[in-house]
Amino acid sequence: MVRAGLTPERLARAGAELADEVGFEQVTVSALARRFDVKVASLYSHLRNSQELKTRIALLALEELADRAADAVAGRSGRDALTAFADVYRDYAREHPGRYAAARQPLDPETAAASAGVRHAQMMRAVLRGYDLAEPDQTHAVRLLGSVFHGYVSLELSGAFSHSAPDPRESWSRILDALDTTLRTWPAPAS
Amino acid sequence: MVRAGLTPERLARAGAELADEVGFEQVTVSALARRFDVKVASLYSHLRNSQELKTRIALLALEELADRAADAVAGRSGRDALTAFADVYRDYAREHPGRYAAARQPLDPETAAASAGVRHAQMMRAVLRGYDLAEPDQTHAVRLLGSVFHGYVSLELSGAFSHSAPDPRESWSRILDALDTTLRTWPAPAS
DNA sequence: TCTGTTTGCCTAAAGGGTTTAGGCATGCGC
DNA sequence: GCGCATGCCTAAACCCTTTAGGCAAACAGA
Repeated sequence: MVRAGLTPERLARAGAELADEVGFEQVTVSALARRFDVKVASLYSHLRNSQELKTRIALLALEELADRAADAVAGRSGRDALTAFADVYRDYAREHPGRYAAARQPLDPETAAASAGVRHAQMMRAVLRGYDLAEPDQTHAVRLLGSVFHGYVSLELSGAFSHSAPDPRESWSRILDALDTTLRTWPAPAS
Repeated sequence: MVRAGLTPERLARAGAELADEVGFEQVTVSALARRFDVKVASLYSHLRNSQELKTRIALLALEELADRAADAVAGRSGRDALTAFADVYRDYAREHPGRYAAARQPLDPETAAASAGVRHAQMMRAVLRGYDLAEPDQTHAVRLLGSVFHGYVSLELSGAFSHSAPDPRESWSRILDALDTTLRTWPAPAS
């Protein structure tokens, strides 16, 4: 009866790998126990419940994503920063679909406040510094960017663009052009 | 032992109501059986499996959404059509979060091709007719609109904008302004 | 090195969801 | 009124979650 050396951190890492392999929805405490060749109940010494597992995977993914994003925007500004930042999201989602899905998991407010989610918001505002937007327009722009990035990536991942021309990479690039233009010439309210 | 009068259609409708009440993820064949005061196994005469239930709810939601959208864009064009169309999505998602989540359910290609999803795509292109975009820019624009609508609505629904000023309605309106401007002056490729 | 304690993984069991097989009665067609 | 199809049933297998309680391994102190 050799001990398996389980810890919440190792479980979260293994859960993240599992998510990328079989999809975040399919990540279960049972599947994780099988992966460690251990009985299911054993995991409950390290995790309060299956929700905690999912939350830990989400936090891990948010960290990774924030680290990549920080790296990408360092030393860039304007359109350069915008596309580098955007590409981090798209590339991460394509490399790690399970982790990306985990990162979209709704978190309770305290958890969210202590997560790397705040770094994401800060970085998005840092990117927008290159565009000279005053509040509340900056917040509107943050929400626009979040919507486009998340929306595009999740539609692409779910296959919505799979079987139609043109290449999704092309659309992504042209959409970033459009966003850049919009941010440089942010319009006043219409009516 | 009075017969309950189950049909796939009634099950889908009841499933849609259940989804709005408890969330699409929580819609289960068991819960539906309880709602009809019937044993679980009975539902399997009408549904191949629980996936079919989810798919039927998704199809129902796509129909409803397409009907509303068709109604909204009839007789409108340009920014008017754009905002009417966009508001249909946002309002539907807020009124029927479970159904909206169902509508985002990935469908297999044949099912998708036979669904109201095609009407959605057609209507989106109809809205874009007011903006004079040639292919492939029109497709890029379709993808942009889809991304923004879906992204914004799903972020708002998951509470991402809940506890921060300004009012999400205000951002929504300003984002639609920005989209309208972008579509009217769609930029050429940057580099 | 031995001892006591903590810790980690175990067995057992209950509860809920999915799905299939097979049975019986209801209600319709004749 | 009779036969048959259909609709809902019971039963059972399988998987996932979660809790309770047990035993042994690893560790700390003497």
